[in-house]
Amino acid sequence: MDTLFKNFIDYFSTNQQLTELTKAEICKHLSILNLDKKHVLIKENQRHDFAYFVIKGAARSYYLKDGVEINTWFALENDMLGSLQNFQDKPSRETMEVIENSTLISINLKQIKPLMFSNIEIANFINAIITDYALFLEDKVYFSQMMSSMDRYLILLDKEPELFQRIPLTYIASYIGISRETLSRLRAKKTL
Amino acid sequence: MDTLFKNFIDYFSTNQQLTELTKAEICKHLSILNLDKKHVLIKENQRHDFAYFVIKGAARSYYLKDGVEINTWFALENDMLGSLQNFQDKPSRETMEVIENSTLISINLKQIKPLMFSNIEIANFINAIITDYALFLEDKVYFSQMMSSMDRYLILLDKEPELFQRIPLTYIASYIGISRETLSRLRAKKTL
DNA sequence: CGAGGCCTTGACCGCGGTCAATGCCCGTGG
DNA sequence: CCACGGGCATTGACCGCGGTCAAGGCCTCG
Repeated sequence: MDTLFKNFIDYFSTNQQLTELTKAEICKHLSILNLDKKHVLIKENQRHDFAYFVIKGAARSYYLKDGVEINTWFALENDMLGSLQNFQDKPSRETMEVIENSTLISINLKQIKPLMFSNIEIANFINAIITDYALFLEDKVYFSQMMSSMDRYLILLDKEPELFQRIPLTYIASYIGISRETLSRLRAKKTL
Repeated sequence: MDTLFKNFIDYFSTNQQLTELTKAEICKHLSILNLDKKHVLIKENQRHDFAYFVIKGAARSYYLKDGVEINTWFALENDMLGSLQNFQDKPSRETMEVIENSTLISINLKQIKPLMFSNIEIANFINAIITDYALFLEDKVYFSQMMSSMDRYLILLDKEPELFQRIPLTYIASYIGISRETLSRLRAKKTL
């Protein structure tokens, strides 16, 4: 098995031991992609059969609000990127694109999904990914209501300092839920 | 099998056929509760082994922000109520309480969860519930960023008119993400 | 009849959005 | 090697949405 695939599989199988047979089965539906910055992976309002896992590089997910990009997620190394809507065979609400030259694993959802109903390990593997996502969304909702914009900035800075090295502040601002200008002012105020 | 249990099971098994054996297995970990208004089901910051499904009545989930209740979910008939954090064996961030005299199914998470790894139908049954929840959260995030407060009010009014008959506006306001007073003003403006 | 719960309305004000100008860094081409 | 342009961040001026505080109205229930 490709050692890169192994990383991905291990990452979402901390709650169960996968047999070699199952791992091999999953690998059949994975492949490696090398993509340049600005390559678009998933387009808004389109059905799409793949999700991705970042080996090296970075990607983002965003949608348009009145012509302005609102970023909803930045995937760095060992992060998943994909649309649950796509997994449900519905069109993605978001556009996803690579923002650094990157190496990704692509996961063929169309092929893997039916295996949930015949292979219990795969069912729980997928379940782990979805549960992870639900917990991420719960946090997102909670923090966006509970915290002031300054708090959200400071928490992100604390938990994901790498983002600030690699992602333009313009993108990060909309991720936190504020305008570019407001983020700039928060940063100025903080260092007083 | 109790016909009330059947409703619950059917509700989350539209994507697969469950054998009678599995249904019976699930039922072993369900029970019926009749509770009065104001009964607290789950307390903030506590571990808890149960999730709930509303047969008849209503319940809500909320947390405190600076001493003010922020409502995050209203469960009416055929809705789930519970904490994914609890399912992960962590303390719930939210308090959940019954707000009408209600009949609920309680689901013993501690007992059902391990079955995911031995019974594939149960794995997919639970997966359906979690996926449902993730999609709900996705919508919540999307609408809270994408829509103005007026839009959020109108959409909720359109999609869940029953809430407005059964839930105090004070609760609904924080669910939409605005103060009681602002909701009041939106309603006044709308009927001009 | 009085008290408490809930909703509404008014006055005030601060956070953060928009628009516009400026600064800074860096890559490209003359 | 320098000049120009584009991408990104910052700063200032302005203002509107929605939060807070406070008062008042209207049910319902004991």
